[in-house]
Amino acid sequence: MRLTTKGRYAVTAMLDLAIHQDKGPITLSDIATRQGISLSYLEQLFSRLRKQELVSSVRGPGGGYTLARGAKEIFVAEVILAVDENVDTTRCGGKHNCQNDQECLTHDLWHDLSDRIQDYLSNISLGELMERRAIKQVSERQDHEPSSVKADDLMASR
Amino acid sequence: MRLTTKGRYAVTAMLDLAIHQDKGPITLSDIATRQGISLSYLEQLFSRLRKQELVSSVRGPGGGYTLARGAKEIFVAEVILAVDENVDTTRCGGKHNCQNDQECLTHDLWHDLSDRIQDYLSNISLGELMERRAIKQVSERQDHEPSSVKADDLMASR
DNA sequence: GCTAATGTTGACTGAATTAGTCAGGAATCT
DNA sequence: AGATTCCTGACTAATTCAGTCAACATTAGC
Repeated sequence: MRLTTKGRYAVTAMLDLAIHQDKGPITLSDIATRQGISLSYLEQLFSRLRKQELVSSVRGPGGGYTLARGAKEIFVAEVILAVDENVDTTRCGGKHNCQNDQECLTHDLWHDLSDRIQDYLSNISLGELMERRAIKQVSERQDHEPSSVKADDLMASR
Repeated sequence: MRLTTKGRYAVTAMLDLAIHQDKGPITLSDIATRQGISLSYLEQLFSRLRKQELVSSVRGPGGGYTLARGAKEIFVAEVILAVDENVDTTRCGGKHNCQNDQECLTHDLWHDLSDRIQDYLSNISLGELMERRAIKQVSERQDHEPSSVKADDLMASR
């Protein structure tokens, strides 16, 4: 399980799709201009998203992409795994004959962690992310004053 | 917050260190041979881990690295952030003047998710990962029969 | 049927990152 | 002094990222 800019582009694009799909099929050019992602790069990403049956496409004028399922049935982990080709991360690959015990010890530990991250992301749906956004907007409206505390603060404090 | 092979190497190496540190300072060559990571690459990684004060070093013969704190006080997120230089992931950077609303909408959504992942990894310590390993080993010993169900199965089903 | 709009595919490319090499130097133990 | 180890920086090949470009397929509307 990797978490790269490529996966972020894919999740961002899927969220854009989830938000706007009530207006019928959404073209990639729309997403490209809204999200500042190049059209051709989106084409690459959506080619994979389509093969994993996360989106479905409609050709011709008025066409575009829609989510293949409801936003609440599409999970972040699926989107990321669809675009990140799964280079096998373990040095010992699938073979369990590195029985030297010490050899595979921490590989295994990392593996546990990787599974946990994947489990975590497998339980966050696009729909849930959208709802959180809605809640956040309401609470910000209630605050009324332009807060100087930005959402970025956590990330910046590295 | 990114999750790349680089971060995985760092976490793996730190886990190796946590497991073996009762034997005094551990050399990078030990970790290199045990984990199959090149020595020089480890040197790069540990240079950063040291600057972030996650490990401390002892020079000279018998020297090596030890954890700067207890294994339970070092969290996975710290290790990953130490080696991944924090390229700012947002296209609009820090500027909030893309007030076009639509523009920054999903950027913000992604940001929420990214924060949540970081929170999650900020609560998993090296010590906890080691404990889990111990628990797992005990339960496997109790099973006694060589199970054909491997830990990798979740990852493989992508 | 023609044309324009859109998806589909594949080949190609520059830039960045990853992963590693190499060489030298500094500290410390025996 | 000599061996061991950390420490640093310059360098490099391979891979991935992000994007370009071109050609083609499908469909809606005229």
